[in-house]
Amino acid sequence: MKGEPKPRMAAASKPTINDIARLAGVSKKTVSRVINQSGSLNQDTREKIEAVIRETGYVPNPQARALALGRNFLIGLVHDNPNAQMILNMQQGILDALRDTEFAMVVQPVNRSSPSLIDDMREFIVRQRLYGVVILPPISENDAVAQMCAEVGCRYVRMGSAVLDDSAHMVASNDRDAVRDATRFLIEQGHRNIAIVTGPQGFRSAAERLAGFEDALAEAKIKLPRSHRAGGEYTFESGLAATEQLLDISPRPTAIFASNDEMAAAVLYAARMRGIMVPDELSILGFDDTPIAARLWPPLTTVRWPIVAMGRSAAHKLIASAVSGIDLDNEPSEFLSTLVRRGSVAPPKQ
Amino acid sequence: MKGEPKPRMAAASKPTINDIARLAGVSKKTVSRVINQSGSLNQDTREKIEAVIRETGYVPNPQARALALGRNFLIGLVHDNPNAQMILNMQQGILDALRDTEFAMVVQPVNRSSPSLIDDMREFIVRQRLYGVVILPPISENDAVAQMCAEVGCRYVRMGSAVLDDSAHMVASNDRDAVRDATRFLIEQGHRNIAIVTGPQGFRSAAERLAGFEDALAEAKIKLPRSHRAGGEYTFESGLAATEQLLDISPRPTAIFASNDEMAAAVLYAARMRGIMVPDELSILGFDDTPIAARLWPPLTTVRWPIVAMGRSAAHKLIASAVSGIDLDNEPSEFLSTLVRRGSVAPPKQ
DNA sequence: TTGTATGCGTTATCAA
DNA sequence: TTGATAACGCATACAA
Repeated sequence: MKGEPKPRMAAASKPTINDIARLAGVSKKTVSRVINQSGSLNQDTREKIEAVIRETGYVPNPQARALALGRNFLIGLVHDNPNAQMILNMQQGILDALRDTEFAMVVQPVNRSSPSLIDDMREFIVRQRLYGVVILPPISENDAVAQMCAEVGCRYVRMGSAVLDDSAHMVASNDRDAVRDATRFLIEQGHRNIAIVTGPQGFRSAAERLAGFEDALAEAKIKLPRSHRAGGEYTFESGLAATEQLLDISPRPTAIFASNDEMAAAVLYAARMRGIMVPDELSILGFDDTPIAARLWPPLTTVRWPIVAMGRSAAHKLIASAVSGIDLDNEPSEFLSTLVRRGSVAPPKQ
Repeated sequence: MKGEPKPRMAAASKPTINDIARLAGVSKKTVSRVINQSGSLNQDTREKIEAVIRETGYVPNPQARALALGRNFLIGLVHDNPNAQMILNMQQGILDALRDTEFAMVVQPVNRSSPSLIDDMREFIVRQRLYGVVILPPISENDAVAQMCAEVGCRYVRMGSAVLDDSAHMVASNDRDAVRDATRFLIEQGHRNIAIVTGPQGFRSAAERLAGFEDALAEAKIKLPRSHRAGGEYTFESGLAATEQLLDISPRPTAIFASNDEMAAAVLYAARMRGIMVPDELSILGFDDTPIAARLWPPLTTVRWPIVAMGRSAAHKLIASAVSGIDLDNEPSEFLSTLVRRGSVAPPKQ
């Protein structure tokens, strides 16, 4: 019954583990061992097999492994809506980490306000048998999501603007510190009448950025009247509306911190519509350093966070157990943001 | 510490086809038939099985199907670099089409100038056993890529700025017509001294947009001196450099068409640096209608192409054979772009 | 150190 | 119209 499998090695069809075993004159299991670098095996046989693998260009079939292991070599990226550039940078970071591994990245947008959010995510994870998942804010701020991941046995890393989980499950920027520093810069430039366009309710990042802003003002003993806080939703349109309120204040603020660049662009736009000179009559500070920041006139002073590096680190945390060469101890959980000084901030001119 | 953590399956480990078969009192194959809506089977047994499936919340394991079918239910998105918003909109369109199907989307960036581009893509497709792949420009313009897909038996749809393939394998915008119309608008406004910042060599879209520009000028018997064509690379920086050349021309052009918004933003930026008023002294026309276009001051008049719809259509073409409810005859291959008139174009003021 | 037999969840081939 | 049974490619107890 030793019916030799027909050498139907059409150039198109990839070789299987059986082909390798046959060519190397060993059993499948032995080949499996060198693939998984597991178990102890003779140096000669290993080299022999490795040679055959190189020659044939054999690559293990991920689907078969997935079936056998009950787990896929897929990393999921779950996001809601945040800005396009952030998601794409995140993708780039993740893919950086996945390069030259057998992992691939699947992207899944979800609706954070849907009552079935948790179920949708579970469905996605379980169905695709994800190896791990990277969760972007604001969904990452939801502890129930993290718990669900743990329950279904899926690795996860949350990305956020503050440390919400232990180091193995978190990559965080420190928005509060970053905004504090940036606001200090505003104050150093001589501004005392400073307003803020906040981010949406329920976004941790919005709260962190507001807190950092308040920190700096409190340090300098500058009061923050209720009128100087206008609520935005991280969108251009909401930034426009918020700015209208702020520019009606008398005396008009000499500087506005917008909690993200999208809204900072709106502040600039609104100022232009009113003929207000930037930065002479109004300084503007943003957050994110999206591409738009450098393309506006004047270019935007803003806070840059290392999102690509964070994405890379997140993926590393997820796949470390399956890929050699990743030193988890060197994989940070906290990332520092930096102030990028451009033209939109200057001392106030009275 | 590289021990494989055991997949601690959630308490409610998902039912398999065997469970369904047992509960319904039929064979696996019969269950398989209702899942795949294939073959002819008794109405009663079908309903019986469907009821069991509903009750148990059974979902077929995609990995097992992938193994058995030799093909995964994954749609790949292959892109090089184009702008972030375009890729993300494309993703959105594809995911729209994939919603409520068993398909997922995996994203793969590649390097178009790598000598191993074809091999890299083949590796990706074959390894993941992709069901189909959406290829973005400029890679999509490479016929060898399409041929490789056909060779490995992977469905593909190319996205591009002109029809390069048959309707089943192509979603195309019509950049030439769109730019011709947009340039006509410039001419109608009274401009005769018009310059262009072109896109990179070898990009079909760049050639198409230039051709449309030339069409309109020729119609109006306006000459296009060599000096009025500055070469860009679709990047902000290249746009800056190109604009410097153009603004040195005497008499200075009263209008500039930039082959994408990124470079149009650069034209505006360069004009501001020189204190040139837009649109009074210089009209600017862009292409893409990326978010930045509406956020600049003045907001950019530009050409919008329906990229989300194109992504949706591309995915539909790929999965039509596996998903019911897609009418391929209604799935267009050519998409019309429209001119979005905003503030950056006005009649020239002498 | 290596091999055998079996399972993973599904589809495909035949026969009933 | 249905059902045994054999793939699909790999991993893992358990032997040898």
